[in-house]
Amino acid sequence: VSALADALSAPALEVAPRLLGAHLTANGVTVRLTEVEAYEGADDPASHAFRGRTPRNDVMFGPAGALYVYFTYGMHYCANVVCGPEGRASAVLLRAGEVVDGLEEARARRGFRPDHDLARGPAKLCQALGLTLADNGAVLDGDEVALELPERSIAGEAMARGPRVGIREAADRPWRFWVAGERTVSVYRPAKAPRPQNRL
DNA sequence: AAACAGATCTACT
DNA sequence: GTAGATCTGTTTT
Repeated sequence: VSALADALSAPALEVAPRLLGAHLTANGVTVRLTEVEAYEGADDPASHAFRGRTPRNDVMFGPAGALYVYFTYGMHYCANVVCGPEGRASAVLLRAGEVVDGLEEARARRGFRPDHDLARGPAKLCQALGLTLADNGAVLDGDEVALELPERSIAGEAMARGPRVGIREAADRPWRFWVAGERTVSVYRPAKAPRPQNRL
């Protein structure tokens, strides 16, 4: 299969930092990824796949190299790159990016905000790229959505790392990666109040 | 058929 | 920096 699918066949925790600097193209807009988060499957209480396979998270259980898009808060979409290895439902959430092509299109979709805010946040990124549930399961082969890995990985001082945003479970795992000093990186938000005790 | 829950965003101070 | 809207898709009975 393709070199891309091969590179994505590793666990999400390994793939995530390598996606920094990658270019994602969809619907006439290209972003350079500046912030991502790794979600492992059964081992990760914060993952949608933690409680097993359902119609919603089905794509995560499939082969690496597909797009997992989910819907949340009644109005937002967020996109992940499905990783491997086979049989493991791991994925990388695309949290933010810098629009490097299709600026006009992105501005129009986002309502003419400052450019660094066009794709600052997972739902904003999807909106800028025009991604919706219709793109769930799309393969990143270039037909509708294309992913191009960077020639050189972001590494060393250029890469920062910390806890993931907005989750209540496993909030201590430093599985969020971003390009240091980037204005397009979304602001950190701690999770909401802990879950109430289970009822009887 | 009903209840749930939300990997967020915008607005506002 | 913080509050709260928001309302559909998803899951469970």
